[in-house]
Amino acid sequence: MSAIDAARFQADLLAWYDRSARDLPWRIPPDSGRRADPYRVWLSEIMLQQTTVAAVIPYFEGFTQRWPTVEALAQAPEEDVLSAWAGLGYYARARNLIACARAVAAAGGRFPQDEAGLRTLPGIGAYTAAAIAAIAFGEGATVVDGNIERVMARLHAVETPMPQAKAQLRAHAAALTPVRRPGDYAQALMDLGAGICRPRAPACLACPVRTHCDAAGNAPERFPVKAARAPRPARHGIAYWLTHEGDVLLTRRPGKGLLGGMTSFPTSDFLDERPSPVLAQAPGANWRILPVPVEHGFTHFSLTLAIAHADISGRPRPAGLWRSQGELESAGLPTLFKKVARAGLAALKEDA
DNA sequence: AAGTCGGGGGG
DNA sequence: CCCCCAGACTT
Repeated sequence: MSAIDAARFQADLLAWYDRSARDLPWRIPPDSGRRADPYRVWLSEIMLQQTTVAAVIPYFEGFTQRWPTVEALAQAPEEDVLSAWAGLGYYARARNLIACARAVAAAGGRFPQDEAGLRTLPGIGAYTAAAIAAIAFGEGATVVDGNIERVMARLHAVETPMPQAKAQLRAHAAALTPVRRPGDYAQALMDLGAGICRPRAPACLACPVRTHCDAAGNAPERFPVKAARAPRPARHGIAYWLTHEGDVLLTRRPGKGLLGGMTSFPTSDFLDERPSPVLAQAPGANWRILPVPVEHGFTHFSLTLAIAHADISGRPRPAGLWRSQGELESAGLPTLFKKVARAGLAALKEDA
């Protein structure tokens, strides 16, 4: 393992960043002398966790327009925030976002300015604490995300497979972290990982730090080395489409676990076996399975969801979250149930 | 250390 | 299809 001249590395990377920084809604232009708003930095970092920049931008714009300050967000009803988050995924982030906003607002509306203080807040882990400390408060924190792990693995041609290599990659990152401009430096590494040191087909010829890199031009895409991934199992379930006088029954899912707290069609559990059509929902109704099942991929399993339809117009209306068909699109449904809504509407329109 | 937790874009 | 993405939290 060859040592890197940290000062030269930082200078090369920051000079490139000064020329080529991405223009992003939550970002202050490099070395502009202005300080980023901690609220906007925090919000962007939570949204960006395991998510692409392109997916986040419209959500970030929507949130900051509707809730311009952490106090405003802290006062918002939880259902409103979850609905605004719908489609972005990893809904525990949204639940923690609310908890964090309320904790910060209760403490006077100011975020802790150091890593350790930030780390105590809900939804802020090692990465996010370091990123906020560096970007919003200028602390020389070592920021390590997936991009930076990849860059470090290539700079040092680390042969240790992930995830065992994580500690080693963090140590490399720490050795290179500057005291000056730590926020720009961290964002420069992320821009480098997103645009140059990409997972596939890295652009070594365009890389501002290729002279420091053990892997440049030498099969860099081999790093970081990863263990084989387990196959994704298939699961199955039923979504219940119950109609009454033209309205459709929705529900709110339990606050924890998969799609926790989100608005949903009533469903069966999601099981390994295709469920026998036990239609416990509204017993006695004339249930039938609509022809087109919904397919949806989660991180660790793929789901096939059959849609069961029944109409109970003229009978008593069960308690629940009833919505007209026209309201389904704006009901704050996560993507899985937006797929159900579209498939159900199409199938029922076919019938009519 | 391993499992849970969304969704979309690109090869 | 598989991969990855500005990861955190639970067990």
